Amino acid sequence: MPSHTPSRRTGPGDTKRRIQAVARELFVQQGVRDTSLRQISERLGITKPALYYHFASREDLVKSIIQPLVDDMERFVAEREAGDPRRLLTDYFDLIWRHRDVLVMIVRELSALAHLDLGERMFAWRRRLIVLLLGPDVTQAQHIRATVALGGMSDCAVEYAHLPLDEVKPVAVEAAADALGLP
Amino acid sequence: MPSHTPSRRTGPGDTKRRIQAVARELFVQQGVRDTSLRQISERLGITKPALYYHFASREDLVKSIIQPLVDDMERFVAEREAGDPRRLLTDYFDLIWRHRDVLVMIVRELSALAHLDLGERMFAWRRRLIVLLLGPDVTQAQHIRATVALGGMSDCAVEYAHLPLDEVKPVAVEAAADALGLP
DNA sequence: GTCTATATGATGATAGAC
DNA sequence: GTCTATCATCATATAGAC
Repeated sequence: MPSHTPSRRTGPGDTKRRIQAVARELFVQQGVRDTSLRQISERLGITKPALYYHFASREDLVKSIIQPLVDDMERFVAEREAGDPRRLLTDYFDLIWRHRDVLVMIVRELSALAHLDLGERMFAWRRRLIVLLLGPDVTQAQHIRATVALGGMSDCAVEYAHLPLDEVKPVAVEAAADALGLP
Repeated sequence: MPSHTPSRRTGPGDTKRRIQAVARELFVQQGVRDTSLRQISERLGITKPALYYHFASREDLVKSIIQPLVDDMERFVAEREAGDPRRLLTDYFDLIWRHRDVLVMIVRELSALAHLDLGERMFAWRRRLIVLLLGPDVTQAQHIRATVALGGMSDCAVEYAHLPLDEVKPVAVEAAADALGLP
């Protein structure tokens, strides 16, 4: 079997990803704080110290699970330019939908992840989104309306995570647009 | 000083309330999970075992902090009858605003409170609210719109907790009504 | 009602052999 | 890369004196 064959289940250098997969599943299911390294290692059939070969600390493992969402979000708010608000809401919904499992994990456990400054970062992302949606000079009322819109969409991505995207996104985006007061 | 005088700062039988006050503050500030009984007792100037005279367990203390919100919510969804949706949204906003500090605490730490079944209970409350808002036969689209409305209002009570109620409530309720598609 | 002292049990992490 | 063995730390909770 040639070396580029991807058909084998696991291969050399793959343990790191297997650890991350198991960790993500447990973190999402039962919370970051309630998942111990013992539990993760047991499910993988290895011992606890073995984890430390792949990750410097438990912290490090947690961060590596969250990083993709953070990167995607940072890129989104950095590269976007002001434009059609409905389009922005749609693309933003796609983004949170893509990461909805990790999003649930983060939202349900903000205090356990406080050291990662996630609360403040999410705040900053939202402020930036509001500027992209409504321009730099927003009234307080517009800000509140935008909070209903964006917060409501997040709730949908979480609450209807099991439904098909096509059934949720259009309605959620329209509701958000109405909350925003878009024509 | 007559015995009915309420002017003394603390009195006999008052320790239980003082414990709850300190606990609530610490729970809200730094999370339930990150607050130890040691920390609570130290701030009160008593020892850890003393707490166990007033509460059977740590669990018991946590529950006693959350109970007022739970009771208020249960009563709200139980006693209400279907009626003017805008009025319902307004009264509901008052309710979550009244308990916004504990609400933040709960939402940021749902997984740490998983054993209290709060996730499922909040779900049930929301389902009941949606029936009160839109009647028993709601389409999926209406359900999604209602989720944006109610979830968005909750976000506002949390995010603008420091502002005066009068500046937040009218706008948040109007945005929610628009998300719902109310005329 | 509050104290001292202690039981008990997790957890994250490290040392060093293979 | 993974193991065995172990450490230090911190938590909730209890026993029993005052």
